[in-house]
Amino acid sequence: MPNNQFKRGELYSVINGMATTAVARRLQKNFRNAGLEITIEQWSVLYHLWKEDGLSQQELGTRTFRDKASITRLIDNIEKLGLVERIASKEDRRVNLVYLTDAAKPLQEKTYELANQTMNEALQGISKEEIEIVKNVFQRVYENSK
Amino acid sequence: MPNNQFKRGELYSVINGMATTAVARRLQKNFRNAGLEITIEQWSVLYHLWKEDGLSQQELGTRTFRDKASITRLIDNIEKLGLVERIASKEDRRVNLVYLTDAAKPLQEKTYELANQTMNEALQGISKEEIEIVKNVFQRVYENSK
DNA sequence: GCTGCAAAGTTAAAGCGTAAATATTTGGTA
DNA sequence: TACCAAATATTTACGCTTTAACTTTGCAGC
Repeated sequence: MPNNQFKRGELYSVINGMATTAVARRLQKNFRNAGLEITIEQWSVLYHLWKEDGLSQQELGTRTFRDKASITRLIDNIEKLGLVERIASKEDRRVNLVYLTDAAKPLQEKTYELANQTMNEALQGISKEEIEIVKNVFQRVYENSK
Repeated sequence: MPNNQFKRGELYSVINGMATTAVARRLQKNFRNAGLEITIEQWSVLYHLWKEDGLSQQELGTRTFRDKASITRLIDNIEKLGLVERIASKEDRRVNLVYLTDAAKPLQEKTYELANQTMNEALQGISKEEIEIVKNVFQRVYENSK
């Protein structure tokens, strides 16, 4: 096995992302246990809208690393829940701007709290230095692979 | 924001696992460009069968971090491709043992090669020490969250 | 004003993940 | 032997992702 920086046995878990999968599952479970009927994918869209409301679907796709078709479906479902609404842009009629409704407001604090709690549990015993290294490596892997 | 080991702005990309997602997408693309008509999920099952043939579906689920229902359908699809077959266990009639067919053999070397190449590209410029730290952190996050 | 191309969004099909319900088989226990 | 709980696998329903094809709209160049 010449010229490899890693052993084959390590391949799978890296690609699978089992750790991030486990965290995501845990967060989903915590949402459900708290009576929140949203998926973490839907939450990731709301998360960006809470930071900046009225983004286009295209922009939401960029910020959440998603395909535009995937965003279409996600917005469909979030709209059915009554948490956002599409409003056609007046500048460019191809564009839908996505706005939070009043019904979405109460979710913000609660979901932030659950997400923080979930991440604190996940990162228990891990130092700030280690987290910095992981973030840095992730960023470079992403750049190498995108 | 008391008692948090991370800032909220960092939350999303960690949970989303954008780096591992990008690697997986890249590997899928490399498979397709090489004319391989299998998904990376199917490949992850084959990967474990190449290491040890004749595993039960239950065991495959454990090794690939998958739900048993998910395994059922994955095996369905891989079986349709003619790459594996289910054979009922003689010891325990509840159990299906999954065996590779001759058609799966040619895939092994080619997919290993593509996976190695993809990972080498993804990990370009990242040191062995950093990889060790990331693996170690992943393991602990997984233990904390499972 | 056309023409042609690019961008934003939608739709359909296929694959995967998860949860809940179900069937079958097994093994232990009264 | 009869019963009951656990284990293995399947099925169904719902949600997400990706690909490809398509529609509508905007724009640049002639």
